[in-house]
Amino acid sequence: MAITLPEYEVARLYQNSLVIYKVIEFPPRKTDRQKENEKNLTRGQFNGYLSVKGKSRIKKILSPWLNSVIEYRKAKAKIVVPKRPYLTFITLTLPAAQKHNDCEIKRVALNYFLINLQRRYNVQQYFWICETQKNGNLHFHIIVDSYIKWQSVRELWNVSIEKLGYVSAFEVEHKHRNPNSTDIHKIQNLDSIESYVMKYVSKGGGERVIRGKIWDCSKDLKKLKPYETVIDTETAALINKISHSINFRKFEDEKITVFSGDILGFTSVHSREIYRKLLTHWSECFKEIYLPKPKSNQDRPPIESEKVQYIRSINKASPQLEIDCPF
DNA sequence: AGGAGACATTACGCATCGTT
DNA sequence: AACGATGCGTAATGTCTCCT
Repeated sequence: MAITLPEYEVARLYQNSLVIYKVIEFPPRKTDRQKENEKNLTRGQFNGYLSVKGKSRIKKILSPWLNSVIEYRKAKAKIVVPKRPYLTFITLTLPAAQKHNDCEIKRVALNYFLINLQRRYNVQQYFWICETQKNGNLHFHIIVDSYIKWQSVRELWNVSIEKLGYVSAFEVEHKHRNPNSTDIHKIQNLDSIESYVMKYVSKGGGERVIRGKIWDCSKDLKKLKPYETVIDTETAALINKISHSINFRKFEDEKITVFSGDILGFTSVHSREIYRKLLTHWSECFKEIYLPKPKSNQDRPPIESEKVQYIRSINKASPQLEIDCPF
């Protein structure tokens, strides 16, 4: 007599892709096979490049953050927050040949740079990722949520790297101390912020392995999760429409189905209800990171995905809150 | 083009000092 | 206040397997 285990399909919605996968709940039990597998674990050795999992994790974080800020700005600021975020994309380079190891660059220069972005320019949330240039130098892509003048960024970064002597090294060759070591621009009016950013994140190989962490971000961002929903009638209807549209590319194997294309735009036209839920999720993400934190010891509960809510509802039916306007 | 889970190591985030 | 320094806590990181 077979036991039926809770099994259901989940849809995850990004701005530019929709992922469908199956969730099977089973009791946590370590098989002998699993124990054997664990012998092969590398125990925290960094291999020097961005793994598939890392890339996936980055998308899970950046998608809700960037989209929530963009939607917030579009919505004429109904939510009152102390800081009105403004997305900025910064690139940092070393103006002379790298003489220190990667960890030292990050610990001394990048760390100083990030701390001072927060202190001087009211940066609250940030994300960074590093890669190597053709010349072997490490360089960084950073996203922050403040407007900062390019001169200020350059000045701050040059101070940061001079702690390791890179401005002086530059001066020897170029006879001045103001290297153009940074690039900065606003993130705006892009069809897909996700594609744009993930392009930087996953530009492939790199010239050499990188020591230490490849990427990181502010603490709050790590709490964010993309919108997920158990596939109900409504979601199934949307998926059906998407699968019949010529505007999406489809990838499918036995475990997963992925549709790539303008999911957000399509949903806004073909399923107002799911569109609303998606925006609501992003607005919750927004509040989570930009509303002042409660002072007391009681932490606010983490955002619950629909998946979690669904699992709860199996045990206990609970009324759903209707939110009037997400942003 | 997935997710979860196994987990030791340690790089990095950031709160909190101390100093000016 | 502003900023440098420090120390502690946290989570990123690798690979592999199963998907009851």
